[in-house]
Amino acid sequence: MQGLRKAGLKATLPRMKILEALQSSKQKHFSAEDVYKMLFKKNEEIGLATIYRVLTQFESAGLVMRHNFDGSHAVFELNDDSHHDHMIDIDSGAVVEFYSEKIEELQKKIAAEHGYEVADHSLVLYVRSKKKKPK
Amino acid sequence: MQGLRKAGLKATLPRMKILEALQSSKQKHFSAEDVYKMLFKKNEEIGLATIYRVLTQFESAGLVMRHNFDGSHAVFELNDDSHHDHMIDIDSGAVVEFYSEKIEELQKKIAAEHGYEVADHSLVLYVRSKKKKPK
DNA sequence: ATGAATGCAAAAACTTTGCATGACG
DNA sequence: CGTCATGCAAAGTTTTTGCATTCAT
Repeated sequence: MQGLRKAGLKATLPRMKILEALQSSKQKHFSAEDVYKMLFKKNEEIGLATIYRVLTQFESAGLVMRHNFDGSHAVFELNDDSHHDHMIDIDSGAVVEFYSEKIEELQKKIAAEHGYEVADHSLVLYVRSKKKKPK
Repeated sequence: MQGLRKAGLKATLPRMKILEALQSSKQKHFSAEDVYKMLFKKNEEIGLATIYRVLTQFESAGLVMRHNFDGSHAVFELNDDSHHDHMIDIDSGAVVEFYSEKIEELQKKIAAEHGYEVADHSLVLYVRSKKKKPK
């Protein structure tokens, strides 16, 4: 509601519902369809096209971040202004967030060595639990 | 040709043409359509569906690696068995490869701290040249 | 000869867009 | 009230798939 105005977006019902859905869910990463279904269950039927449009606007406004973990579909996450990378459990699909100052530094250093500066980066670890599954 | 047999793939004309195209190009990263057009120019018209099928088989066989730099389409690169990550110049689209032992180590360490082991990872730096563009 | 590979066109999955209607400021 | 947002359906992209035909061994 206020976040929307601050972001320069008119406070419409769909936008408020979507933002609230993102904020109130225990989940942190959502595909457009996740959001759609989530709202659908609450009997807030918002067209999928609107979800896409709104999420894209939220992204431009810096309210959410878009990730492409697997290339087949985008996932969105609220932008809490604390940068972090992701670790995805390839068996369960669970997503763990992490942050490493050292890796960030190394990235800058390596880019600099090539005459570049880092504008953005994407780091995803595909991991497997170390605990052996009981046979 | 021999690489194909070793990979357990029948040496068909389309597969040979595609492999050769990948090997003989100065370019290192190709979308399926890049490969299609490349062959088309050489008057080797291979159906796009076949390109996709073959590249996927090559990936399974370990001959190529698939990347999803931007989420909108996949790119393939010959697998030279030397792991590296990528840096993409957001202005020119140029792709630079790099490798950092330290970053690799840190990734393993961080995963381990969460009870995981790294099965794979994807690191892409989106960079911008440090040289100021003359106004 | 025979099982696999190809080509084509159709389908699928995800996302964007055009346009008429409705809502916000 | 004028403008911008929404919904719906249609179109766009990229990738996959079914099926008849052709190819490799």
